[in-house]
Amino acid sequence: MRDATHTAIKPGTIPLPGLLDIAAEALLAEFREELTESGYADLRPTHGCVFRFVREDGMRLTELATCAGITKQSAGELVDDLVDLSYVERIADPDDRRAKLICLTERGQEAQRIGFGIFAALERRWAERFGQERFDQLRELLEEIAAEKAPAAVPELSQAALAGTRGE
Amino acid sequence: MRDATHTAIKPGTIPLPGLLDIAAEALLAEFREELTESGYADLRPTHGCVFRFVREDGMRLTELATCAGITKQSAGELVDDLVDLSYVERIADPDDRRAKLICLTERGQEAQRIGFGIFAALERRWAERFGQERFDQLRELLEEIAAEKAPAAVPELSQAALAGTRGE
DNA sequence: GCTGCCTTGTAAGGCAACCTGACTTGACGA
DNA sequence: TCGTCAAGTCAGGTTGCCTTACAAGGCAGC
Repeated sequence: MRDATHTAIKPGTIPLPGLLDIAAEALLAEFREELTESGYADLRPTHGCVFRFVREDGMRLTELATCAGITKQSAGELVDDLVDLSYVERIADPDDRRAKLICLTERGQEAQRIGFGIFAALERRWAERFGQERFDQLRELLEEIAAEKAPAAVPELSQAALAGTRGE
Repeated sequence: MRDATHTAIKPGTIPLPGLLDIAAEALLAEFREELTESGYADLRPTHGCVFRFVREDGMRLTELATCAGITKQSAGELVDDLVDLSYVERIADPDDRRAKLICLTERGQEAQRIGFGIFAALERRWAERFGQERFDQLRELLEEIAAEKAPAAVPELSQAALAGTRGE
């Protein structure tokens, strides 16, 4: 009935990227909902790029773009948004008059803290629901994959690569 | 040093949706590359919606859109594309003159077979690299999540829900 | 201390992949 | 046979990116 010449995937099996997307979308939907409830309805998912990577002492646009894996222009647009919403501000870089340091405002720091908190709580809930051990293994495997496939997105790795000498 | 009022996530921890995205993108990039090498460079990732869900005996646009979780209009555009590229055709539905059945052409069937084959091979490679058992657990957990969070995208579930009576 | 090149960031415009709203056409029950 | 509802199409908008082109400031070599 079915011509399985080279097929090794069961019909009805969802390709892995699809499964990953479903999980990511479900998580993100719950995250957004809670973020909105916490009073940050004006933040969109893409703004996460900034909150995820910006350091406490500020970060240049170029570095931010590299970490996030997007162009400087795209990163600049996100920052423009967040400046308008008063989550971040551009401060002149004392070391280089071309550059500006992107820093979180008070409001931005609070949003960041709350956002990370929501993610943490969300993961705990999912871990309870689907099994703590399985969930930990999931995260571990995904982190391994990320380290191999997108090192720039992993703070520890990218900082080590960029700064080199920062002896912890 | 760090104000951990409510923070429970280690600083430096990538939020789970980000990790899932990285894995999905990496997989998809490898998939596209191999698909291109196989001579299907004109297929874009979104076209996958159609190949993934369309049944051998054809499927209406509305149902396709529901499975894929997109609007009829978007689905229609994808189908238009694939018709232009001769991967699918619209056949008048004998049961309803408003409707058309979306069917794969010969070329479309071959592309589907090859595409699924590439996914299967890809997963085998990743499983070898990251550990077969861990990988199986990953897939199992993700399937469980998908069944709960996006039942329409799971062929078995969505067909059961829609057709109800289709014995087997 | 000027010249040429390299970086930092911005401006402008384009594109893919979605969406909403407003239809047309045909099905179908009262 | 009429009103309502479902199938699909048309037009236009939004989001989140991208590329190309550029101005302004750093910086090495002469």
